[in-house]
Amino acid sequence: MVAESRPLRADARRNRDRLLQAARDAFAAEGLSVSLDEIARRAGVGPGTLYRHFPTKEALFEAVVHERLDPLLAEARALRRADDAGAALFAFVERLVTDAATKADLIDAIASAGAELQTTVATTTAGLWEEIGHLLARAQASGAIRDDIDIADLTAVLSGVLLALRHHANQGANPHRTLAILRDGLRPRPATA
Amino acid sequence: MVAESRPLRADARRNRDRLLQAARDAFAAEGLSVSLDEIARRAGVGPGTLYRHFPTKEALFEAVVHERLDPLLAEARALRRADDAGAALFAFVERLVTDAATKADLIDAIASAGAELQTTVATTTAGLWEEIGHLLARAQASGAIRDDIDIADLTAVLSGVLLALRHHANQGANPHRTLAILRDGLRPRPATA
Amino acid sequence: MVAESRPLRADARRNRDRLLQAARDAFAAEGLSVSLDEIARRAGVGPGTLYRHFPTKEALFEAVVHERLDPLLAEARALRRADDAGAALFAFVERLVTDAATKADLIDAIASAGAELQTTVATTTAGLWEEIGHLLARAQASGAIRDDIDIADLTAVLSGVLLALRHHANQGANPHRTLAILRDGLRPRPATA
Amino acid sequence: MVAESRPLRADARRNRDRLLQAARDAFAAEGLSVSLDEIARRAGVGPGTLYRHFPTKEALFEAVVHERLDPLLAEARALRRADDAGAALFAFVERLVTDAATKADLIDAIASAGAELQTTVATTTAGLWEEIGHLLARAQASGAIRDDIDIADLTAVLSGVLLALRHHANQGANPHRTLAILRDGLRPRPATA
DNA sequence: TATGAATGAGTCTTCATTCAT
DNA sequence: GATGAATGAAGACTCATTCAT
Repeated sequence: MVAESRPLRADARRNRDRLLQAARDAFAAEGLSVSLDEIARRAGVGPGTLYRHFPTKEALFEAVVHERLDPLLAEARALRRADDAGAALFAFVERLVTDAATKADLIDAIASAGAELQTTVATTTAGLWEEIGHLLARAQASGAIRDDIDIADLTAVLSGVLLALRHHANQGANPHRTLAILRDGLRPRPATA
Repeated sequence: MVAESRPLRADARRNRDRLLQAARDAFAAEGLSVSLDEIARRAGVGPGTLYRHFPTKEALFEAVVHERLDPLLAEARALRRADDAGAALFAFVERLVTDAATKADLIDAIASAGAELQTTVATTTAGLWEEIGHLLARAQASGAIRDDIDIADLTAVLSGVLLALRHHANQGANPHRTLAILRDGLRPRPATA
Repeated sequence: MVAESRPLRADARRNRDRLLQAARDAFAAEGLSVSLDEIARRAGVGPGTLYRHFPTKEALFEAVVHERLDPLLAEARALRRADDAGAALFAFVERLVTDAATKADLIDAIASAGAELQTTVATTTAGLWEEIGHLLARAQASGAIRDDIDIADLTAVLSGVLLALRHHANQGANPHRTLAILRDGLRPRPATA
Repeated sequence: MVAESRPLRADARRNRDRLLQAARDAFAAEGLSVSLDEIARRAGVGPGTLYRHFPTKEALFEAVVHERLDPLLAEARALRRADDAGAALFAFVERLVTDAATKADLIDAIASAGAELQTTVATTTAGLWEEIGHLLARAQASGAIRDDIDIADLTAVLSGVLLALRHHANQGANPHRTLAILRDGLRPRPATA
């Protein structure tokens, strides 16, 4: 999926990158409904070339998703061994939120993505949630995070917040304040509450 | 918008309801991309009938949105005069969350709704956010809600949580626990934290 | 076709007239492409009523054509017995031209009318041309009109001029001057020319 | 308009020509109401191919009109410098009439063209009428054409005659005789008349 | 291998005609 | 008789995918 059988000729590599870039922008801007012709046009190649690199629309979308998710996945894995489990979880959450605010792109396509193309994309995101699950478990074990929630709950709020930031960023929501709500909500509840 | 100029013939009323029902289900399941022909088919009528009741895809979508939002809007308005402002806000949030979990439908279409249709739908949702803004302001004034967030932030988390519940409900997320995160995150921070 | 089996109830008669009027206006303004629903709406009746009076779109169009052509046909017949055959022809031509300029309506629909509905309408207009043929023959016999043309030629120029006036009336063409060209062109050629 | 930016691939050129041909025939036979699918079918291509070459029905119609009008326009321009102004006008009129009789096609669509498409087509024909206006002015100045008519009048009769010939050609009208009527009608009236 | 033309199923919408009230 | 709702076959246009050059 990631490793190509051959190193690809230089021009082929360049076309592939251009296509990926164009697709990323286009999906981010218009959603899954952009036409492949449009993406090819933006990338400056013919539709046939697009097809050669990505045999279906879904394949292209998946490649874009991977490009976004793989680094995040690596980062989450690295944090598995962090000393302060609570800090690790918050760091990763912060990373996600920052990403969503900055790269502002198809995070939503990932999180929502109509019942259309799912299947493979779902598999991909599942891996991410799994990593987050690890971080959560460790953070809970260390007492940094409330005990009465599980991975499904965290996943829910988290993906929700990401989606929300994507949609509301330009409407005045401040990622850091939004994050603060999430952070405080995740803390263990004071005994007296 | 609710009151029709004339009471509609019995059969027309029935078809309109069927169409609305079919559209609600279809939009919820496949997103805005379902074809009108498909919706008509599911409703057991011809495409022409759909057209007679809703002359545009957007008109149909809007009708569905209204059906969902209007009751919520009314409820929010009623809460404006509640004695306990903090409780009022939480009550409404709970209402929204419950709705999203139960009726499990196009809440997401509302919150996300690709850059595609919008306009009128946007206007409709704007009204809802405005009401929530009122509730938030009063709750903050009463000291029940932290002061360092504004309506944009609340809107962001809230719509995020709704979206999330919609997508993750069948994956084990528990609305009440998710809600708990949000509730605790919104509380004023303890002086010592 | 003209005689109705029964005298029609008063309201039915009124609806029929309204429909005819609305159809005339609509055809004149938009051509054959106006929808029957639109015509019914303009006439202030339901489409079902339109259908009761005119079982097909073609039937409606035909009725409109008749209403226009029948009086002209009668006039042409009356002129058959005129003393001055040349004057009779010119008078009728003038009548046609004036009509086209004044009533400015579906003359063109009649004359052009894409290959669509024809058949019956053609039969109707044929009668008119036949009458004109009589007038031409008599006028030629009397020496008032050049001999080297036949009814087909006259029909051609005449219908052409009608169409033209319809289209160019509001663009500055003066019916009387246009008519003058036709009139002079029809005269016998001076021996010396 | 005639020169393409690039020479078009052989197969594309062939399809484009076939489409134009099919469209010309279809418009001539059925008028603007032929369906694009039908035209594509007749040309032996899919509707998508038609769309690639002519993105709108209007675009296709326009292309057809141009193909017919451009040569005529060129001819008219060439005649501007003719020595005998009267002869030049008659020559052009003859050319038009011959065209209408021989190529027997969408001249009428041009001249009549329901209130439907227009805009661009109108602009195109306007150019033709303008040229004819020049020829008329010069012919009148030279005394070959009666003074009491203007371009609007000529345009009217002329387009009318063209339309008429198109419709009546197969009904026995002889273009040359029809032309004779027009020619004699345009001559200056003898002083004694 | 890249290109861009061709394909054809599918989308939304329209409307003549039929039929329940 | 009138009404207006329902029908369903098109129509114009789009686009993912395939294929000739």
